[in-house]
Amino acid sequence: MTKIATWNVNSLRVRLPQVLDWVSSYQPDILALQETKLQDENFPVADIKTAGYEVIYSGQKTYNGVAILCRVSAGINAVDIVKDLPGLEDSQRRVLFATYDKLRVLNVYVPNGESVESDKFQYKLTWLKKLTAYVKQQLKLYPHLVILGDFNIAPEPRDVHDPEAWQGQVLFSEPEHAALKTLLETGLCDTFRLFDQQEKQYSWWDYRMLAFRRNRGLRIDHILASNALGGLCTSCKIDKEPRRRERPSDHAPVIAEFKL
DNA sequence: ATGTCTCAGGGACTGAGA
Repeated sequence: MTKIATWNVNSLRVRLPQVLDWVSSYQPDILALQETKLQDENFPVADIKTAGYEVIYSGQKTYNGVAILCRVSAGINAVDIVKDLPGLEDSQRRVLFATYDKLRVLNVYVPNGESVESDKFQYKLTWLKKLTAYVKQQLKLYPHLVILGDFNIAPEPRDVHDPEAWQGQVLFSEPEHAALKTLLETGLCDTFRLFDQQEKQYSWWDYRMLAFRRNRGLRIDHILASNALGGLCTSCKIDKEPRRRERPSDHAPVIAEFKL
C-alpha cells in the first residue's frame, strides 16, 4: 500500500512542527508540499531527514515554493527532476516533478489568479495550458502518473460551500472549469470522486470570518491520477485534523492510497 | 464587517499575496 499526500502549508518555516507531527502519525510514502516560502539554502533538510524522509525542493524568497518528501524506508530515489514548467518563462517556483520507481509525481502550486479581472488570472490560464501540454506528453511516458497539489480551482458546485455566491468568482469560474476539464481529458481522474464521500468536504478555508468553524470552504487541493493509476486507488480523504490545531495552515492535507 | 496570516523592509507599521 502506498500513501500519497498533498498539503499547502503556507510557510514551512512556521508549519514545520505541524508537518513533522503529521508525517509521524500518517507516515505517507510521498508528501507534496506547496507554499513553503523558503529559499533553498534555508530548507530544513536535516529536520526532515531526522523524521525519516528524503526531500527535494524548489523555493524562492517570500512566495510560492514546492517540495516532495519520500519516506526513506521506501528505499526509492527521486530521478528525472524538473523544476520549471516546459514552455513557460517563469521565475515563480510552482512546480516540482520527479519519478519514484515507476511512479511519476507532478507537484503543482497553480497560480491563485487573484480575481477574474486581474492580469494574474490570465497568467493562471496560460500556466494551466502549459501544464496540460506537459501532462499530455508525460502520460505517454508514464502509465502511473499522479499530479497533485493546490490547483486553486473548485471543480463542481458540491466542492463549494456557497456555489451561488462563488459562481464566476476566481477559484470557481467558467474559464477555470474549462481549463481543469481540458487537463482531466488528457486522461486523468480526480481520485477524491472515485469514492463515496460525505457532503461538504473542503480542503481550504479562509482564515477570516470564522470560515473553518462554519465550514465555509472550498475543495481546491487535488490528487489526480492517470487512468491506470486511478484503477489502483483504494481511498482518497481530506484530513481536517491539522486545520483544527494551533497555528494551522489555511489548507488541510489530502491523502490517497494506492495498491502499489 | 475583507473580521487572518505570512513575509519583507527596516526598525513601527505598512503593503502584497493569498
